[in-house]
Amino acid sequence: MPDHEREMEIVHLLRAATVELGLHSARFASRNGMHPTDVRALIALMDASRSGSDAEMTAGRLGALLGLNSAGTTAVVDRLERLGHVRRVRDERDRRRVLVEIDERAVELGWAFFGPLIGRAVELLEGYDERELAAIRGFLTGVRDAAAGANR
Amino acid sequence: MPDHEREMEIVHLLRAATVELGLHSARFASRNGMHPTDVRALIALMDASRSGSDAEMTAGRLGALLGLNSAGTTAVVDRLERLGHVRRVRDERDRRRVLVEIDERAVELGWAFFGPLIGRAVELLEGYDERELAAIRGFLTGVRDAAAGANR
DNA sequence: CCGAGTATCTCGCTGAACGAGATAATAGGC
DNA sequence: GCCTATTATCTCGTTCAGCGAGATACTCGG
Repeated sequence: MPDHEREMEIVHLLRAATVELGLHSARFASRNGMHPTDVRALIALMDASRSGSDAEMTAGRLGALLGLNSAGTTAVVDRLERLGHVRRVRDERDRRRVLVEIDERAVELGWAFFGPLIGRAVELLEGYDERELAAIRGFLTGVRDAAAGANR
Repeated sequence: MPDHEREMEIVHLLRAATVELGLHSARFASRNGMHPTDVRALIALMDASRSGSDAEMTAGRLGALLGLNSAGTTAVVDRLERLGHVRRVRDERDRRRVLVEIDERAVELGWAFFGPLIGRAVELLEGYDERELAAIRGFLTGVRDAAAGANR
């Protein structure tokens, strides 16, 4: 069995990076009177509207993404609505559904906090050539898929 | 301002990977009757004993690493002790302190669950040459430090 | 050997998330 | 066009992680 010292170092780096990113999110949460779950919800909403595929997010879909049951989902949306970060809008086509819309100021709040970190990451990436970027992309894609696929 | 589409794609990949890794940990937690915090505690204990620097972990140090106050720390150690994953050992040199030792079977449990994912990551990394590995290492290091340093 | 300091634990409380079930709206069979 | 099954969300009551305050146990310098 070869010794994987170099590879294991990177695996631990990845874990350390995820831990720090998690703590960074937690700082954003507590600094704005939110819970980690609320931040995850905001990020999910921003993702949905950016990737545009299905720009409108229902309460149910949001809850499923966060792994919450319906009661918990209601509570998250309540908290975010109370802080003015989202609005509940009845879907006129299917009036059973409630669309959750993110407020523009919540998006700005997020950018103000996470922007510098994202900017730093982009800056780092600009220092690499095509082949190096492909390696980073390939590794992250592989890890994401391995973690996502291992749920059986 | 250049358009950073390629770089932003990687930033989002990183975030997606961290989300999936977090969900993977959560699966380990709920499958073993633990809370996410308990898993973080076990990982912190394993890290400490692996990096060896200061192999013995006190209750207080563990709580600080997890960002818990003393009451919460006591509760985490209580839960892990009840499950048999850790032992409390009074430090004979300074009898105010309680050393938290991880049980060998908890380590095995962790390896059984996270081993395949780690193995897959190592496998991915084996497909890259020195320069590509350096790029991955450099990017992860930079992101970790940027996230850790941005707490002011 | 006493008082200040340090490490951990106990108690009572708040609030996130859960399970069960209520409410409201839609869709399809007849 | 109505009635039933289905879907989406919300309400109620409970559990339990984590917090603040303070109690307890131990150490160490003067």
